[in-house]
Formats: sequence, C-alpha cells, structure tokens
Amino acid sequence: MAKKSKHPTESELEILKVIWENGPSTVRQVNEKLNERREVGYTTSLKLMQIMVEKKLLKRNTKTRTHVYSSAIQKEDTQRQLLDSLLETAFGGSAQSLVMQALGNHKSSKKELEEIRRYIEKLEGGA
Amino acid sequence: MAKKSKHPTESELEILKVIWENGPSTVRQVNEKLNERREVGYTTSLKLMQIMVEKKLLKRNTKTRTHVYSSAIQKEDTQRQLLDSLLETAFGGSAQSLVMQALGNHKSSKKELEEIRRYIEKLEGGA
DNA sequence: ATTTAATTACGAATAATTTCGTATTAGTTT
DNA sequence: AAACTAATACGAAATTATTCGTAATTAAAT
Repeated sequence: MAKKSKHPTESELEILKVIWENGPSTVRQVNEKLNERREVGYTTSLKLMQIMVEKKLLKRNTKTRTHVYSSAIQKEDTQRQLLDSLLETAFGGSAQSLVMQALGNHKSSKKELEEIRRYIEKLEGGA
Repeated sequence: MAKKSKHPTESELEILKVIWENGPSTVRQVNEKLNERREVGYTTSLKLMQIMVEKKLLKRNTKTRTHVYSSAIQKEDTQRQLLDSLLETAFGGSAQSLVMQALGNHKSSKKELEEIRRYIEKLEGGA
C-alpha cells in the first residue's frame, strides 16, 4: 500500500524544481539558482536540502567532499499529486473546469492548442 | 496597483470551499461540514473564520446574535490564482503539460471531453 | 605545517499556521 | 431573576516551516 506522503512545501518545491531542471546539483548550485529569484542564505538552502534527504525527497551522494543532491521523486508524480490536490481542494474534483480555466487564462499558442485537441481526440476515440 | 495577496492556507481553503458550496453560513454549519472529513474543534473553526475576516477572505454579518459568514472573494479568482501558482511552481509555466496531465489522470466522460474539445476549437478559431 | 577557504553539521531563533481552553456575553428556559 | 445554553472574544499553546549563526571538518594554498 502507498505511504501517506504529504506534499513538498513551497520551499522544497523551489529546490526540487531547480534539480529537475538542472539535474543533480550541489548546495551552492541550488542556492545560486534560488538567489536569482530571491535572497536566501547558503545555510538555509543547505538545511532545507538536508531535511529533504531525511524526508526522502532528495538523495545525496557523499562520496565527494562536496555532496551532490539529486531528486528522489519523479517530477511527473509530484505534478500529478499537486494537481490532484488542487483539483480536489479548489475545483471540487471537476477536471473540466480546471482545464478550461487553465486554457482560458493563459493564451496558448495555436500549436499547443492543436496538440491538446489531438490528445483529446485520442482520448475520445480510445474511451 | 494590485495588492500582494498571498494565497489562502489549506485550512482557509477548506472553509472557503464549504461556503462556496453552501452559501453564507454560521460557524456551526461550517464546523459540522468540516467534521464530516476530519475532527476539528468548534473554537478552532471560529478562530480561523475570525482571522479570515481580518484578512478579508470572509465577510460577516453581526446583526444577528449568531454571526453569518460569507465569502469575500470570488471562487473563480481564487481558482485562477492557485492554478497560476501551480502552473508556475510545478509545471514550469506550461499550460499544455498541466492540461494534458489533468486530462490523462482523471477519466473524464465523453461529454466532458467533447465540451473541452469544442472550447479549444473556439479558442483556435478566435486566436 | 599553518593558514585560508569552502563545506557540512547542528541547534536554535523566528515566523506562520493550526489548535483549543477559558472567559465573557447574550439569549432561553424554568 | 436564576440557571442554563450557545455563541463570540481572546490569549496562548502546539505544530510546522523557514531562516540563519556558529562550530566542526576537510581540502587547498602558501
């Protein structure tokens, strides 16, 4: 059976995002990325990342002096988990209204819309 | 200019959801709804709702002895705000991948899919 | 080998959120 | 009006999340 698995916090998600984008990284690398958006102390990032290892959100390689952290969870799994949660808590479980809002608010390119439409057609056919 | 406007917290969202669904409600009504899902003390709900009035998330009518609380924010605005935030923090801004995940994970009915497809076709036409 | 620089470890301060106990107030019942 | 009931007000404890200072450790430079 699956574990209870609470969501990553906001800060944790920021760090995961950096690692998902850049691959396995050192604390310094992550901290520098974070500082492009807001001021964060080095030891703050370090501490968070250590906690994330305890929580099994990150793995770390301690072979080298400077530890290298990598994600222990799949980006897609996390996205799905957060999406499900938002769907439930804010959209009353209606994927339709969520999807339509997402498409309405953000002008997607013609190409994107077409891809999504094709995807839906595939779902319609297969179902 | 627009205010900073942080998101409602998880607990606040639970309460908003009840009020969005049931309309203006008393603390007792809200508390009872919350207790259908998990145990929450009456004064806990009360306190939260009072804080939410301070934060301008709820309005309250104190004419009657038993105060009646109603939402001070639009459900759709809140949904959009949360969706934008999720899009940015977890999906790297790609509405397409968010939408496709949402559709993929939750088997939508044929009717829903068709409505969404029509909506997309409308967007494609208009753009 | 000493000094310097960079890193991790750790504890604790701060902040934000959630929870609830107790007191007070206002109606209701007897 | 006294007792009872149900509500609000308020403060503060408990919990969770975030931040960072300081010490210890390791490697590199001199």
